[in-house]
Amino acid sequence: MHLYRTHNCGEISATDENSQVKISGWVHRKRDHGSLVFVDLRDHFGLTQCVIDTSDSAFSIVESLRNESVVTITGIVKKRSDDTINKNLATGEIEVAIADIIVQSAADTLPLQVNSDEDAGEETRLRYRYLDLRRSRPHQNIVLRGQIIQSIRNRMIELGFTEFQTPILTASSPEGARDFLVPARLHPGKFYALPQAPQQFKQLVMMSGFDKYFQIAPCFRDEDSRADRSPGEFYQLDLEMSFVEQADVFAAVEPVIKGVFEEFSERKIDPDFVHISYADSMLKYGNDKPDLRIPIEIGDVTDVFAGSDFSIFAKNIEKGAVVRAIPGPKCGSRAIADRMNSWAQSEGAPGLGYIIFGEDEARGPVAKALGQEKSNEIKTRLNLENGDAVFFACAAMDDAASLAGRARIRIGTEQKLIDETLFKFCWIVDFPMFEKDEQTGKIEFSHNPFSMPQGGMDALDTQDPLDIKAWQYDLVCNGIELSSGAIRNHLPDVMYRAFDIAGYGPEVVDEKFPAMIGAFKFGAPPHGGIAPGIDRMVMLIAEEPNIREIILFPMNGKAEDLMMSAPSLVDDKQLNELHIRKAIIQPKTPQ
RNA sequence: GGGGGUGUAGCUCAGUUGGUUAGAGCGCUGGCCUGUCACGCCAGAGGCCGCGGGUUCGAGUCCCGUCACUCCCGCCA
Repeated sequence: MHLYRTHNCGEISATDENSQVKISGWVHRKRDHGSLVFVDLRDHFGLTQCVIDTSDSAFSIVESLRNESVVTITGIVKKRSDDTINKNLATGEIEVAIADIIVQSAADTLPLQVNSDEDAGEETRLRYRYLDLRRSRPHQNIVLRGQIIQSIRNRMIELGFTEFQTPILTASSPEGARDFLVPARLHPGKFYALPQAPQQFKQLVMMSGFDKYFQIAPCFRDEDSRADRSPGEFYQLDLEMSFVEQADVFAAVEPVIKGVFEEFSERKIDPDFVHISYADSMLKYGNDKPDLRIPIEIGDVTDVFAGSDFSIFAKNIEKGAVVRAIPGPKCGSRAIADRMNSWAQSEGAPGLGYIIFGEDEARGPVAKALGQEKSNEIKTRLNLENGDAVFFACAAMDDAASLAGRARIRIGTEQKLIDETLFKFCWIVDFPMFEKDEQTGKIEFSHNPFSMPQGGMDALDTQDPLDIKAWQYDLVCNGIELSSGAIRNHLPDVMYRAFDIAGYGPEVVDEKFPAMIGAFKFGAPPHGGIAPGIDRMVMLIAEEPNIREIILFPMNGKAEDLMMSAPSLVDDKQLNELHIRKAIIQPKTPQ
């Protein structure tokens, strides 16, 4: 007989009746009846009830076991009597009568309860992640993640993509996120960087003559975390294709994403991946990652307020402000309007104007100043009905759009307008190629310096840089940015010119991007791609609100691994080898 | 870097207008119990109320500071 097991804890059934089995696992729970003890033994596969009474010599061992101890049990499979069958358990028709038990590893008193559905605090869960992961939901989430990645891999290979591995130690690149740096022992004073994404590598794969690239790629960015953004590292389904236009990339990616969501989620999936221009999205939804489950569209009503008797807005408009109107379906009550107003103030806005549409008139201070006629014009333009309200954000364009967007989400959430059983995808297209830094006034790449400008060289030469759009797109699902991609530039002249507009001379391009610019000069295929975030996909499918729930060993919000105690101090010897000396500025705690 | 929330037993949490000895469930220790499956019953141990300062006759509770965790803004081409 095998040293540890003949069966796992999820597979013994009534057909095994009277046979001798050996199973190993963790003591999930004990029910001690004095002269009779039940032990639920758990492993990765399931739960099996084992039973022993005082007539057996192993009884005292079983009685003294603490939860989560690891044991090996040998015994005979017994069919349970009809009145003791547990229908909630796959193995509920049988139990194992314990003949022998070996304690493989005894457990101390636990810092968190594995057999409970109740979450412990984050800090405890992360420090003892190996215990947390024994619990059903975290365990299932990680299994799901593995299955999703396998499905993605199969689908990509099916579509003719080849999987590549790109370097983890590479060169730091300007722009973008903060790099993680790795000192180069053999080159004093020089550093490798961990890749923020395999962006240049995947383009170079295309220039190396491979046609379709993909990778489940680790990406490293030294930026602060969020609920949907893990600190430090995350994974992308990175892909790139040669000789394609935007529509070809969409056509390749849509079925993969749709297929994976359909395969692993019970939720409905809207099959229509609508295309929304960046400009439209900013106007109608107030951001570039709209949650289309919220049935509210923002409108511009600057012209209605311009020169009106509502002087606060009218004066701001003269100074260049715009007014965005956010419909509030069935929000026509003073209480809701006041609540929205104080919410806006808590968000740092001066307030949120509103009009309430009653049975026969438009009410509220704004309506009073604006007059019934103009109020009704807004009502008509935004398709509002009696009992609805409309809220106003008046500010400089970007600020007004942002506040209106947040108000739209607030209304959608508060009024329970979001269908939680639905996934709604959309493509955001036509991103601007450049944008102006508000502080410095400098023109910068708005997304990715390697994107192809719409109109190519001609656009760069003839258009206002801020008017130029790029073949740049995002895939958004339920208000979460899943993916970013672009048709890339493959022409050296366009690269030099684009960087020139952003204030970088040709020498900068040659020095910082020698591989790219070099490859462009030796025959580069037109190409494009995209990189959906694996973690966010799993998060959506697992219906978890926090990205840590679907990461095996996540770091906390301050980018610390509490389980491994990373980051940590290192020996001076290590530092010396790396030609590194610490120069800590104002240490918070003396070390 | 900035703002909000939280911090009480090993874990999850309650704790009134400031008032005597800070509670519950789970877990832990001991006892009873032969058909439970979140077993039940009895008893017990376990607390720098995050930390420091202040107000007060008296602080878990009020004030100031600080630390930790968390959410958000900034940041994330």
